[in-house]
Amino acid sequence: MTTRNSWQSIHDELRRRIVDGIWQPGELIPAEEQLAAEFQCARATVNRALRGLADSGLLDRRRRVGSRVATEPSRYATLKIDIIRVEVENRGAKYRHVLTESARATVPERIQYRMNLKDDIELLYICNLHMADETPIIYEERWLNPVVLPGIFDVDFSAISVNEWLVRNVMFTRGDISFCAANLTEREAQLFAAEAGAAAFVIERTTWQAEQCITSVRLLHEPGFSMRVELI
Amino acid sequence: MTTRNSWQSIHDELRRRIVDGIWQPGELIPAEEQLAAEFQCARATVNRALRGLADSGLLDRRRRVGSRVATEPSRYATLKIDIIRVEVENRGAKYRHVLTESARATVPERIQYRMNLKDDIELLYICNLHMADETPIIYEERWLNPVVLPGIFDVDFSAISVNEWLVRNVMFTRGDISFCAANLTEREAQLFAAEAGAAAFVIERTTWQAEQCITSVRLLHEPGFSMRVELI
DNA sequence: CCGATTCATTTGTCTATACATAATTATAAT
DNA sequence: ATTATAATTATGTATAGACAAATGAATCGG
Repeated sequence: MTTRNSWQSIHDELRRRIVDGIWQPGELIPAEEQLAAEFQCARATVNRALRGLADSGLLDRRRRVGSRVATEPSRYATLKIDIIRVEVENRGAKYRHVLTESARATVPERIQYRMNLKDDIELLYICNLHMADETPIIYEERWLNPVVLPGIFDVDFSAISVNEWLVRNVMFTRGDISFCAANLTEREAQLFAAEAGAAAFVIERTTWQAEQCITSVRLLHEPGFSMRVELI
Repeated sequence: MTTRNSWQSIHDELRRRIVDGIWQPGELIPAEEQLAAEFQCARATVNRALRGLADSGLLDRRRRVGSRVATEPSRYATLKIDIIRVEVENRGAKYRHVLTESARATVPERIQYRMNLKDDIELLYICNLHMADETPIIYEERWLNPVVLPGIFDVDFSAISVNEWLVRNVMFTRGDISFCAANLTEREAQLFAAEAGAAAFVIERTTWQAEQCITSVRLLHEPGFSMRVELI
């Protein structure tokens, strides 16, 4: 008898029973009370373990009903959004970025809609080319809202990357990411020394502070780039 | 004084203090005891709230030291991997899939490497075209390992989609996903009634049970497709 | 037979207390 | 001065007991 009645060990044991098929999908597992009796621990401890399993999508729990093994287990992939510099340095390459554009500009309609801007205010438009070991890997096109970012026009973004400055200076309350693919334009292709029309992986990210949009960015990755994520 | 001493409300209030900059990045916030006194609740309740904030990357917590506001808050995007049918039906469209290929075959070297297969065993190779309201949205190319999936050769995959069958019949212990972009081949373009060379969003997923690979799949999305995820 | 009401059951959460664990700080030993 | 040891302290977790909330099942009225 191990008698390690920790919520971790209970979590692992119950998880084992599910993945080994001892408890089939759709099946109702014993109630918290019963499990607490089996593992000789308090109900709260079992609750902690079951909550973990429910969080990872292995169980569906309902009051008065019980916990059943998920029939359609949702799988979640959690991707960590790092600063590009950190990402590059983590894989042992030398990071450098080049500021290719920096200007006040009125936004195109598509961006205005995405950022939910009412007036025709001027935003800061910034483009950067990010490089790993002098090879261009990401072309960044970004719109910044000076209303939420006072003093943004005075920052020297050739020294610090915009993303890094933002992460250190403002905290966003919500945001969304889109992933898609795009054919490189003639001009974009030149940046990567690639063929026009080549398929490139694109991330579009928009972040908000309360109801105000902070920034919207389009990250165009080098053709052939692949983003890998571990599944839980 | 609100006196709503639920872990949720405490979580939200503390989160507010962080995003509003009342507690600056790097700053040590009051200890659990003190917060419990402030909110007039048990320490366990504060602990629950703080744990949530730490999980979402807003706090760094260390024993004997305390909880400090994260200086480089990692942003995590959690994406839910649904069965394609569910995804389609959730956005109110009619789902249908067509089995375009189903054969025993030896794997190409690239796939053999990815699935970590030692011998030249025959796998089941299956291709499906998934449609929403009769419009092709995803072309699925899949390799299945009969060693881990006994009886796989006898399943009628025109009735049930492979993904759905898998999700209901085997549980995987780990997996990985890659996102990338690809130019459509002539043949692929025909499936989507698109131009050859158009950029398409691609998801490649490989799943494992212990050390054995269950399946590896390539999901080629229609040109123009965009996958949207809420940021935490 | 149908709808409204009550009851019972299971999970969700809170409390107070206790001890475990990690890690810094203070103290003692060499 | 340096190293080993002990004290301190904040978080991590376990427990028993209590009540809240959700909801399936039983009951009752018509």
